[in-house]
Amino acid sequence: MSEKLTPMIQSCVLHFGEMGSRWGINRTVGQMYALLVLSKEPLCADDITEALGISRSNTSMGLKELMSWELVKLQHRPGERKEFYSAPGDVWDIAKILIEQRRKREIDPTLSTLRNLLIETPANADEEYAQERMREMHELIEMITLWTQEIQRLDSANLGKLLKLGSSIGKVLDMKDRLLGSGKKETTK
Amino acid sequence: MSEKLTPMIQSCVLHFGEMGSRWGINRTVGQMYALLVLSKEPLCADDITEALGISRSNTSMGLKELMSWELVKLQHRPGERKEFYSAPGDVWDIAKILIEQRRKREIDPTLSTLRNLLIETPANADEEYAQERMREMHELIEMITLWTQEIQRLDSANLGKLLKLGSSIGKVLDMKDRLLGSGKKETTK
DNA sequence: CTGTAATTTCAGTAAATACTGAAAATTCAG
DNA sequence: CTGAATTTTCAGTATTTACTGAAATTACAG
Repeated sequence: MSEKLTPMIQSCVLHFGEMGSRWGINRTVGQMYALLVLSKEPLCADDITEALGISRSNTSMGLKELMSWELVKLQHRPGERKEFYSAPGDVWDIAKILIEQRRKREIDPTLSTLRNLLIETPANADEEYAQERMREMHELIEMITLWTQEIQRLDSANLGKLLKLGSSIGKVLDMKDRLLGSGKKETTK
Repeated sequence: MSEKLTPMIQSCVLHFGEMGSRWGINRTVGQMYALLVLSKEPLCADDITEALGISRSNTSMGLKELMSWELVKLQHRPGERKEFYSAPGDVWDIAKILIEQRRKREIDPTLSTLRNLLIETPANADEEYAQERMREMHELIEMITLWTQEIQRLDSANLGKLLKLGSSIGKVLDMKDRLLGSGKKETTK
């Protein structure tokens, strides 16, 4: 991290690099992305290389990674060979891409693995128990995925509306419960 | 991974080790946890050591890690020195712990970092733009955190009820919209 | 208490991951 | 087309992360 970044932007870039690394994303790639998100104008590979003080080839690999996640868009300027990169202008769009990509890469394969194990016939009591846990996992993950997909349908504007409702989700769930659900006890603690 | 695991359980353990490593959790620790979750009876460190074919000290460190995440409970048997470990019996409880821990460890510090950067006075147009993006990030993360906290209040039984509703969350949100929201357009796409 | 069974610690090492520089490949302005 | 600008690749290296074995510590049955 050598050149040109103001302390404010540098702090943010460093923090998200750190966060990335805790969530299984290469630290430098995390920094690159933070930089792109915080930058109004698209950046070229050299901009990033210089801003983060890394090698040009590292930048190239990181950008490739970000492209494979579809987190970054490529742009050309007329009459210039150089390529410029930019992040979506809306953070909710970014979140949606992240969720979607992780679903494709990790969640779906996990569900598939679990399903394959669940169709096997348990060889003994241990496997029977294990399968029961796997069934619960599968169910939970599938449910969370469904929820997530519903929520992802929201656009940024409507998300904002929900935001303003603050923590009234509990009420919404209660409402749903009363209108659709069976007559069980409480829905929110 | 040497001894005693049936192919079915081994597949699952390996898969979750892999998943762990993609989400920033040590592969071996992931395997250890899968093993504990799939096991009806509590396991002692030697059981894990043997099942995964790792060193006793590695097991000790992994267990320490799992304890620090509060994902695992320690038990003693009367008249025995040995310590036994078990995972919560309900996968939703596990998910809640994971969410809560990641919030404490990563989300809260991120929100705090963002807030600190947001109270600074931007030094130029670039910083002004960057701050705007940070504001959006903060808002989004905070909102997701709030939602998550609400949903976490659900107990397993009520979660199950929601599950049965399947993907009708869209309807629920629409309902909320009609009942609480302003008269804007659509809520779900 | 004491001895031993068990756990933890940690320095050293192994393995995995990330990064670099140089060379090859690509792209497009001229 | 051509060649200079730019990007990509990749073998080698550096860094980080994970793991081990041996020694130290702890805990408790007797």
